[in-house]
Amino acid sequence: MKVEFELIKTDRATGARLGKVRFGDQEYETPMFMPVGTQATVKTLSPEQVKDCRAGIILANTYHLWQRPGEDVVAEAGGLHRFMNWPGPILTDSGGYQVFSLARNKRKDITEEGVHFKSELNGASLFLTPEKSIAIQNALDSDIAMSFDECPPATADYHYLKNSIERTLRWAERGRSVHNNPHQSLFGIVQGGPYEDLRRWSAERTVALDFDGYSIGGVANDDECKDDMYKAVEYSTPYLPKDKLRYLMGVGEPVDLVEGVMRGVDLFDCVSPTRLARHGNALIYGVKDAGISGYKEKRINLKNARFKRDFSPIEPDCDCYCCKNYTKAYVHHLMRCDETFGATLLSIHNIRFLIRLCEQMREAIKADRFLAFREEFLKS
RNA sequence: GCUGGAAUCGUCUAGUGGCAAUGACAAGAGACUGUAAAUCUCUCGGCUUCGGCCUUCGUAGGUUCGAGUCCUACUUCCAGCA
Repeated sequence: MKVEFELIKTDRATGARLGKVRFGDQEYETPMFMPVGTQATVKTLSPEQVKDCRAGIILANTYHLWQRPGEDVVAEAGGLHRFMNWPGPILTDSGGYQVFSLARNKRKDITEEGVHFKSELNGASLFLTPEKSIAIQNALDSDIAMSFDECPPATADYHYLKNSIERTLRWAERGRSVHNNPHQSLFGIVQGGPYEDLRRWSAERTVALDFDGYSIGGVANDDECKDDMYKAVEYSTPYLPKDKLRYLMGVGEPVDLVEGVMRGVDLFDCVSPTRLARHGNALIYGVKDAGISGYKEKRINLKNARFKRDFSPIEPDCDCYCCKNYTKAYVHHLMRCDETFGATLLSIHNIRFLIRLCEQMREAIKADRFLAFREEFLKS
C-alpha cells in the first residue's frame, strides 16, 4: 500500500511539522525515528522487541539483501515483511549510501551507467544501476523505496557536487521509469552538500520528477560538521512540497533530530542507537553531575568501571524494558562479559530514547511550544 | 634422595650478549550519524622541561664495555628415576 501523508499542523514559531502517515490501515505519527535493520534484522533485537519500542517504519538495505540472500530469495519467501516477520512498514535504502561508504578502499567506480563495486564479502565484481536498485526493491516488496543516488563525501567540492547532482537526477528518472510495484512508494533524494543554490536546484529538479516523498541525503557523512548538516536541511526543505514526507537520511543523534524537526523534517533513521548500544553506550538526557563540575552528559558508556556497583536504572524516567527492569550494574556486567543481552538491552533503550524524543517533539508541536521544547532540550 | 627442565610487567607468553623487554588476554579510556562496525583507536613499570632519566625478567654473587640472556650458589615449581 502506497504511503499516504497528511500534514496535521506546523508549529507556529518554527517549521516543525506534525503529521500522519498511513500504510493501508496502519497509521503512525510524524516526526518519526526509524530504526535500521540493514540485513533484514535490527541487530540483536527481535521484531517484538522493536515493536515494544513503539517503532513504526524500519529500514532495510538493497545492497546487502541483494548480495545475501538475494532479492529472489526474499521474493520467494513472500516479500521482506514475511521473510523477516515484520508486519509494520519497511523502507529500503537504495544502496546509494554504499557507493559512498565502500569508496574508502577504492572499491567502487562511478559511471553514468551505474556503480561498479567490489564485494566486501568475497571480492566479486558487482554492478549496481538505478534500474537494478529499483528492481531489487520492487522484488523485496518494501513499502517505501529510495531512488539510487550518489552520496558524495563531505569533502566533495562544488564542481563535483554539481555533476553528481545532475547524475543523481538522471538516475532518479531512470529508476522511476522502471518502478513497477503498485503498492510501493518511491522517494527522490536531494543532494547538494552545504551549498544553498545546489540544494535548492537539486530539490526543485527532484520535485519536478514528482515522487511520493523526498529525502535529504549526503548530510551524515564523514567529517561533516553539524552546522553544514543543518544548513543542508534548511536549504532543502523550503523547496519540498508541504503535502509530502520529508526524510533526513542517516540522521541521527538526538540533537540532530530536534534540529531537523525544527527545519521541517518528518522522518529520520540512524544506525547510531544500535551501534552505540553494541559498543556499550546508552543515550541519556543531560544529567547534572552534582559531584564535581556540573558536567552534562548526553551519553554514557556502561563499560566504564564507575558503573560496576551502580544499581540504578540508566534513566529512572524511561519507560523502556531495560530501564524498567535492569540496573546499570547489570548492563555493565553483561557488556564486560560480551553477552549479547547487554547489546539487546542497550539497543532497546537507545531506540526507545529516540522514539520517545519524537513523541515529545510531537507533543510540543501540538502545543505550539516547539521552540521552548528545543531550548529545554539543548539546556538539559 | 638422584637426574633433567623451568622461574619475565594482573594472567599466560616471546626473548640465548645491546632490551623498559614480544604477543594475547585482562584492565583503563576514546571514537562511532541512509551499518564492510557486537568494530576500530589509544594507554597499560615510575618520573619527565619529551631530550631523556630512574627502577625492572625468583634471590644473592660473578664474567663482560654491556646480562632477562653466560657462570656459581641458593629458593621454589615441574618431569623422570628411586
